[in-house]
Amino acid sequence: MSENAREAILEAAKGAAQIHGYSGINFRTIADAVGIKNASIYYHFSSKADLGAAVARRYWEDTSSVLEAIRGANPEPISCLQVYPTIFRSSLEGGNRLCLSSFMAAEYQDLPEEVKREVLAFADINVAWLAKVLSDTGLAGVEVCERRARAIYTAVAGAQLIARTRVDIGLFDELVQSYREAGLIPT
Amino acid sequence: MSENAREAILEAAKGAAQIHGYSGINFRTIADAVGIKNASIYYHFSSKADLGAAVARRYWEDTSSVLEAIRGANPEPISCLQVYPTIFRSSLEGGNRLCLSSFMAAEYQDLPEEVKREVLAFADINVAWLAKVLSDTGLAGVEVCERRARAIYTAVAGAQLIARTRVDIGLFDELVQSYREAGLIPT
DNA sequence: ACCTGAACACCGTTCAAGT
DNA sequence: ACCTGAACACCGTTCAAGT
Repeated sequence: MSENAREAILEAAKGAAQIHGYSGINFRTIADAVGIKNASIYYHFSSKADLGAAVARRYWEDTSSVLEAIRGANPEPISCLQVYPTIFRSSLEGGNRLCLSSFMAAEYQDLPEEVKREVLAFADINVAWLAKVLSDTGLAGVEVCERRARAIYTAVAGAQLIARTRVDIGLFDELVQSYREAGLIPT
Repeated sequence: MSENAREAILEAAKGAAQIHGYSGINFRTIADAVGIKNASIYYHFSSKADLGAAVARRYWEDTSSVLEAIRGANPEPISCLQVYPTIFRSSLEGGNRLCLSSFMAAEYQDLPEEVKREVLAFADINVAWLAKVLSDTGLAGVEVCERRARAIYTAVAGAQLIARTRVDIGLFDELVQSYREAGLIPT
């Protein structure tokens, strides 16, 4: 149970954060789920900020791996753009969850500094990946790709947020499709 | 102070919600700002949910008025689309605030039912207005305008969220400009 | 009609104490 | 090394009591 407790705490905190955001991470609820007392969490994490930062860090690291895998499996950059929104889509599945870092972006002003850093890291790796993929299409220069990458990331994150309020994955798909039809996401 | 207290509570709650979201509405802090005790708020509002719903309702009502004014001042629908993002932009000004209902959308799952209703109403009046304006351009049919309206609203709301995390209004402007260049927002 | 103090359960955090 | 009970301040809410 030693290294397992830390792991179980992280998992429980991630689940709570995906549904309720950072402020929804409740030490007593997590302790119950793990089978320890809430004070025991402080043996593994020095504070709620520390736990929140660990959750967010692991989240963007996992996303980074997924992005690399997508690129490895899709030599065609256009195919990468086709697949990209599924990352946000899959967050919506299974309990209408929200992409962790997008969610925390809403609470941003109230987040501890160390959590903010990890949230920004998530956005950064997404934009960098998109810019690279766009650049590989050869459709535009690096400068333009950077700008477009930010626009795509922002629009898709917004789609996830809005679709969540309607509890409607179909709405997410429709919004992404509209982005494509409008020309925001190259096809 | 009778009717003024209710008004002062609403104003203070709106300010808190714009910065911290629904969960950031703190009865003791609001009471201090108004100059009463926190228990006194319950004389004017039956619960935090009631106060939150009143704040959100007034917010979308005000937005609805602004939208009507924009249409009244701009006979050209394209001009309306030019002005539209400034609603979200002005929320970012003065303390990096977030459009109230967009913000609450992030906390959506945890909101009381009566607050949820008002948050959805905000999105609805925005989409309806955009669909009407798009339809008036004569560029597409009603069906397509509905879809495009949802896409524009979602993308602009997302831009506000992301720009907020970077404390950078210039980023908001850049994102909106990218949407225009990509063809998402007609120009 | 409008406000208040005192009390409640809930939450992050600390700390001395247990094995 | 890992966990616990008890206590702290903070928050939404209630309620009997004040003017």
